Amino acid sequence: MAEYLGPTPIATVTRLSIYLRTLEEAQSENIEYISSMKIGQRNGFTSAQVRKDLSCFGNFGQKGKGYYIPSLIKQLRSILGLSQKWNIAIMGLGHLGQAFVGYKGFQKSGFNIVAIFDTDENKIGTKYNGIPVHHPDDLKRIAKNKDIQIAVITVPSSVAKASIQRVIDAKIKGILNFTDVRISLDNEFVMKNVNLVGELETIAFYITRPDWQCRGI
Amino acid sequence: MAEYLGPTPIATVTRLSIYLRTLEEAQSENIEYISSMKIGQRNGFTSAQVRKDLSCFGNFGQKGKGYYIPSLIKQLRSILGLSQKWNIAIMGLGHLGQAFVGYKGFQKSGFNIVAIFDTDENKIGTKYNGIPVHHPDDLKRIAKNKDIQIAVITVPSSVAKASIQRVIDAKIKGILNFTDVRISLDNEFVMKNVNLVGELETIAFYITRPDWQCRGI
DNA sequence: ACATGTGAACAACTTCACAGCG
DNA sequence: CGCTGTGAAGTTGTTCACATGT
Repeated sequence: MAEYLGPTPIATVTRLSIYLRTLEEAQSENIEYISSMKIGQRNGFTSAQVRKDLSCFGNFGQKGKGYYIPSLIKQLRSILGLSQKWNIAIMGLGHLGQAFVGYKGFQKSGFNIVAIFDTDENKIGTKYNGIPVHHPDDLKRIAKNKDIQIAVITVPSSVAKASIQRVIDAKIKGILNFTDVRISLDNEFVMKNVNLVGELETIAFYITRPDWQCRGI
Repeated sequence: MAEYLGPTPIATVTRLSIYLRTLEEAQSENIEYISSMKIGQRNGFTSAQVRKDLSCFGNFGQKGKGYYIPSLIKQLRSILGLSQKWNIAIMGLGHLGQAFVGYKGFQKSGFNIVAIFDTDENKIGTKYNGIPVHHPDDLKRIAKNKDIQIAVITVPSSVAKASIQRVIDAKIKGILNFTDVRISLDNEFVMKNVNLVGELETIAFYITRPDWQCRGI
């Protein structure tokens, strides 16, 4: 029943990721079946929420038993697009870019960093962690060559707009943006913004106001 | 009119951060007044959204003119809790921890990294970027000494639970968690989870399904 | 005329509650 | 009986539209 059932809330997709991680954890504990209740409990969601989310994509459960973990993992990986490999470019080899390149957690989910772009003449032509560093001018060519589908923007804010524009020109469809520059894009592109200062500010807000109800954080 | 007006949606708080950045940008362009429409346009929100968000905290605008930027910046900084300094601990000096310590963007908003905790014997007792590295066993003492209010969890997932527990024991109220471990806490604590793999998975989902409506990303 | 602030209308998301099935 | 899948109900969040004030 994996037909189109209307737009999926972004929140659902985010939770799907979380469920997948929970299932992998449960699997490593040699559990075979898991109920929506258990999945919810491990993450602080209601069981109905879990069932509704999963039901957007099919009937994966067995009544009276729960979800068969190996099969649901396979399904979720397929839904999230993880049955294929993803080639990623890092724009900007500052500290954050370096953290990305060094982080081992991506490969497990099929995300491979295949190219780094930076304007620093001393870095261009060298490799960082085995990944070649290029000048941003070469993005278009290399993106095509290496079939890059996602770009991670970790350049300084001052040059972020230009960097994002290059990514768009290179027809890279997915963008994970760590700068505080925000632009609206054509529908064919998918951009997610992660704002680290903003995260801290949100925390600061809720700490300074313990009286304030803190909903859905 | 900064009384309690019911729970503030987390989304509103997140947008407040964004507005603040927009205002600072506008200020650097020597603009004096800005309308809700302009603030919205720069970020892809409706003008009504901007007004509603701001109206949760007071009547800051002038009818017919818009918002006086210097004053609104001051108000937003106060609302977000940025009139005070925040002392931050980094738990885990891996790549991501190093990226945090090296990132200059925090100080501007009053966030100061004052201590690093790591179990690596070679790092303990040294300084990284001028910040001392301690053993996690010392967290409680140092948190009290240095008045640490927020901890950033950048340890490997395998030790994340223990690391978060130490933070809680040290009565550090704000937690920014970059691991994929999720736990529910007492109300007095504020935890935000940032899952980098999850962000990429969400992007992968929407790229693989261009037919799918992509709402609110 | 212009732009805010806000009740009312609308849309989206979550939870409830139960039918249905193993 | 237990647990899924799902319409219906309830809740939360967003947009509309206009009264109000400059």
